[in-house]
Amino acid sequence: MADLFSLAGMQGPARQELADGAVLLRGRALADEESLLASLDGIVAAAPFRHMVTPGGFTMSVAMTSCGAAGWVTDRGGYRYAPLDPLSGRPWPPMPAVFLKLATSAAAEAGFAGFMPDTCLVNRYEPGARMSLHQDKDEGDLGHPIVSVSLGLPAMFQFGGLARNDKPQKVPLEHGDVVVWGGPSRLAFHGVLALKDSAHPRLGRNRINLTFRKAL
DNA sequence: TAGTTCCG
DNA sequence: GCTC
Repeated sequence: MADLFSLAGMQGPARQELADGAVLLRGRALADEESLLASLDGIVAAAPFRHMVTPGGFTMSVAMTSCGAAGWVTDRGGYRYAPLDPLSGRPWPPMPAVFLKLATSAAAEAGFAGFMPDTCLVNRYEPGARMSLHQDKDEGDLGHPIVSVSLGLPAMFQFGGLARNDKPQKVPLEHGDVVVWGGPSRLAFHGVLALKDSAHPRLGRNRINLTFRKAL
């Protein structure tokens, strides 16, 4: 019987080192696909996707929501983690068990045993949406890694160095891929090129990215 | 600069 | 890809 990788049409290594402390685990989330998507529906029902505004006044093309003890938010006042959803004034939905299990196990595989995220930022990319090169540096303790799960439409991830001017490598990410970075790569610049228009059999014209962090 | 727009 |  064909394994999950064959069924998904994967080729090439299941594990790829992107940099010192940065690992791509291809297809790592496939086994939990339906549980993840069911949990995602519950999160979005309680805390809908919204397009937030950067401190510079630009509306982001990526729509976001969060779950866990805090959620990443941006407005004209800046970037921060907020314990309450500004849209509802209520706490963010709790972190689903399947989210936590995937994040902790993928982190351990990548060399970050003991990672215990307290937030998951959920990013929704529609065709044309993108994320310019940036660093994740709003977390209280940068000793913890980042775990990034890709679902739905494929995207071109950019993974750069510690300086904005470092030329990023282009990494194609597909449904089920997980990228983990921490340690010497924790402050690596990264981004996503504009999403190409196509359709995914399960998620339609959407890419969903789950980004796990220890924020507090 | 987690942003958009324009030029070659 | 470079620019701000």
